[in-house]
Amino acid sequence: MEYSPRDIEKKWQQWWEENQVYKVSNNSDRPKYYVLDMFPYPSGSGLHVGHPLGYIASDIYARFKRMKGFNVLHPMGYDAFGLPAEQYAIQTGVHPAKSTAENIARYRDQLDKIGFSFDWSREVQTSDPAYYKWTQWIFLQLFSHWYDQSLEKARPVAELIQLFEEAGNTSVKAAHSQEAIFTAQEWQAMSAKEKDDVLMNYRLAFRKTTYVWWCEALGTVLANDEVKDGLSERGGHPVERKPMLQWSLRITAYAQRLLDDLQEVDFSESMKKMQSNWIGRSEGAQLFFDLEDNKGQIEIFTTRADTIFGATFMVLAPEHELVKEITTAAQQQEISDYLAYVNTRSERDRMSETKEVSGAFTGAYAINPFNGAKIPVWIAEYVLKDYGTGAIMAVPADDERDRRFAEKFGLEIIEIIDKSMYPGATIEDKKGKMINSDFLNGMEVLEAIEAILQKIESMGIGKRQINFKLRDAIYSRQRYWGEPFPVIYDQDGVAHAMPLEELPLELPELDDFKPASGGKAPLARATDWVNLPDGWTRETDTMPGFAGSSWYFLRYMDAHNENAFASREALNYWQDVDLYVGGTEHAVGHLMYSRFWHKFLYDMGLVPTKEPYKKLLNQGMIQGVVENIYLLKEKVNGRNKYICAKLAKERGLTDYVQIPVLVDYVVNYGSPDSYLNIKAIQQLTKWRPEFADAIFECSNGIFMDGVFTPKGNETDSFLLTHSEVGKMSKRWYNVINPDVVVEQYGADTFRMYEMFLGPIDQAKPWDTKGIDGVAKFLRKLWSLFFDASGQFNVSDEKPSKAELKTLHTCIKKVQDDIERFSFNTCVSAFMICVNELKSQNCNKRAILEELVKLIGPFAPFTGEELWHRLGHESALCQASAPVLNESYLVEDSIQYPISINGKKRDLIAFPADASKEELEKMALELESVQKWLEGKTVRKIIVVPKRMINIVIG
RNA sequence: GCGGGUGUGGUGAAAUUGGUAGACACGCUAGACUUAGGAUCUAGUGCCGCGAGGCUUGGGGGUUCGAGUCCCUCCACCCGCACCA
Repeated sequence: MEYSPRDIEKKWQQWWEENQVYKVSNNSDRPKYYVLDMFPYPSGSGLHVGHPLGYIASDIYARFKRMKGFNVLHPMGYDAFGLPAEQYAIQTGVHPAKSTAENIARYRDQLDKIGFSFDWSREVQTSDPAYYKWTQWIFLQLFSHWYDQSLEKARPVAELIQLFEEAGNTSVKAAHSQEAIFTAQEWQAMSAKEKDDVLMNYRLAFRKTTYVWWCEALGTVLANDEVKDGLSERGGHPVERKPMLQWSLRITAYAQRLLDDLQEVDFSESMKKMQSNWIGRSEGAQLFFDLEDNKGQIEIFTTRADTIFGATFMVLAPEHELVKEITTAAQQQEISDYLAYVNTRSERDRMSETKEVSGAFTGAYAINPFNGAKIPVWIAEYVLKDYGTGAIMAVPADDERDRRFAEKFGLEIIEIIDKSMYPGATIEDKKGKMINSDFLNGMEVLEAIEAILQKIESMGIGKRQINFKLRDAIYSRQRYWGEPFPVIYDQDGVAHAMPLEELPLELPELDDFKPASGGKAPLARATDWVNLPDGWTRETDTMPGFAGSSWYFLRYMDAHNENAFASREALNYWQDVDLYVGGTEHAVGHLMYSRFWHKFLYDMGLVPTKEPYKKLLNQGMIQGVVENIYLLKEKVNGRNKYICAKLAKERGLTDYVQIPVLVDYVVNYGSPDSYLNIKAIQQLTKWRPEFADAIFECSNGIFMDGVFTPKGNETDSFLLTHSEVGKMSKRWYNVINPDVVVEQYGADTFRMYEMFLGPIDQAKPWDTKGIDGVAKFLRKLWSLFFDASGQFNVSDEKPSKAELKTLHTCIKKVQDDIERFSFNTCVSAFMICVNELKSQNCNKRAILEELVKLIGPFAPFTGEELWHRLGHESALCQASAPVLNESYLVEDSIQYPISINGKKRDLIAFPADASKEELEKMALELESVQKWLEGKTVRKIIVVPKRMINIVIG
């Protein structure tokens, strides 16, 4: 029988499904292992070859672990709520539920073809009411809890009310945004509405007017991590800062724990760094400066309180509340002009021009609490409303930005740190001796920081404070396709949790998905749904994309439970995710939110572990290639003319056009003399009509003139290009669909090839060129089992030592490499093994059976076929067929290189079991060695068993 | 600017703790077979040199009998953050 992937894939896919081979039980004597993929958002364009990379790796690992005797949970589902489906709905009128269902069906079909061993009985979809019932449920738990900083855990709001009733809020150490303090009596005297307002400042899910990112084009607010470079992450639309009444999650309550517990998890260093930078902890002091004439106080945060004697001015963020109050009549005009200017500037402008300084003087003065100096108060863009208190003391002598500002506006600069003894030291180094600083003079910086902090605290003008960059997560979206808030408002606008037994609160049907007017969500249109008896109303915003994905890994443990998000038994059995595979793009979004939710659930005693993921493996992106071709300024007969990189360089052109192509169409890809194959140009004109009538000129003549008739002698070469690696996306027309590859080569070849491409965590451009090598390998493997006439033919003969050595070298290498997630080297090991067995003409069952077990996780379809041919009833990658635990290498002798002073002289075989001493002795006795050593003195001999022998002379 | 990472043939890449650099595969060259195909097989393939031999892991320096691997320094590229007080 010929190797025909198409037939065997269909057959085994069906068989696996019928026999529920990969269904996993929550009851097992075997140790548990949980392998999780980041579930996909089912987009309209389907999977491209980049998506399965991580899935293949995790599938290999899951299959391998099963064969090593683990009870492996390996589920899959869909992050099904989200913007694209809704945007599509707005354009086409197709209900998001419908398009999402279609996309999911397509994804499922694609996934099945690649042969994953998912337990589909546990599938989750975040848009399924049976699922989002529990998303809503967790939200309500967040709503009804607050964070007690003295116990370092979340507690029910009912207990907080009790504390307030007993002693007001002064003794409560909580994560909060409550400014006013009150006594027990004052609390009692508050109206229900007032009490509710206070409690909102403590709840972990709370509703408050805050400055948020508003995206006009998407008609919704966005969270910090959904904004990149002043543009929305989805769609790349401009965003602006706007105060709006929004739901938020108090993730800041968990900032310290999210930071500390990073030490417990096995994430890459860069991933941990990204998270800790995002959390952005800094130690410093909160300090109050009195304003002149008792006009109040300015609160600032500083990490460098020691520099206070150099504080020659203060700067408030333009949005700071005090600005209006303190601006003097004389400065009124200047300030409002400046505010108007700030208003015209987008977030992008603000970020792109960080070197430019601008600002305006309020006319007010603050008093330096230490020396009574009058300090002018300015406002400036470079101080951010969001960070710290939105106000700083400016120390131009020791801060780059403050210095620029002082220089521009002619403000005083007082040197306060003598760094002369530390040449090259920067401000961050915190080195130098204090000068011009009163009682701090002569101290080292670090000493001074401590001294002034003590002074500040004893004077009662401030205190030590830890500040975090992390902001609370904006949780409202003015969109339709998301989880409705299980919240209702009374006539006074007080938010009430819906009774838990009424969950899920389902999304109402709608046929117009456009945002309603005035920043209102589409749900506002569903008046029947929104308006409740007695003037009560529902929340019309929906939850953001990260809501459903923040806990989905828990649902897989007990996906059909109707009474809890997962049963206690299931949670206790599966505990946490042992291996989580996904891209780095979720470093500060999903991974932070889910860690936060998990910690909250842990505080409630609902999950057994502090952290959701033990180990995180980041797969690199598979990219497309973007080539640059150079556009000539002047047109030729009204047509665009493009020239190759070489010509462009000669003529000094820099004006290039980026075009997407596939690596396959680039000849000599990666080298400086790469050029485009004509096929690529033909593809190009299909994708980009503007190229259709263009003229292309290569360094050796014009190659295309409207029609594809290359001039000159070249047959298939085209433009010299200068390539960059870019993302694979529909927009760039460089997407490769896995179905096409699977159709042509088979799933096993596709899987192995993706692994063979390189280290799993590395980004790489998709390149089909090498896939034939893997296809060839599988045919070779197949041919070990079938004779020339195509008959299945394995022998029961006893394996030879050489055959055993080949096999066991492979077993050892592959098992070690799987455990360190080095899948590309596993594939190489298989190739070596099969090549050797082939040259040994080995068709012995004892060898082949072990080999099939090893290859099974990589090539499950082929593996399964061969496994059954060998006479087994059960599926290959079930726990029933464990791989050999250990390998034993059959070796009689080992070849040792012998060198003199590091220079290799000979290669000689010694017994494999020889000790260091014996090797040394045998080496010296060799005739050739004796000859080289004549008349020389041996200084020492270095013997590295199984590696080399080096004799040092002279 | 700060933080993290990477640099090895024409290409993707291998290389336990420092121990034969370039495994494996693509591509290329030559040949065999052939139903002429993008099939299969064999041999060759880091660079220089006719050769013996010499040179080679981004550049330079160091430690060592021995460095792709460790240390210093410079360069290039990629990723993340970025007026963070």
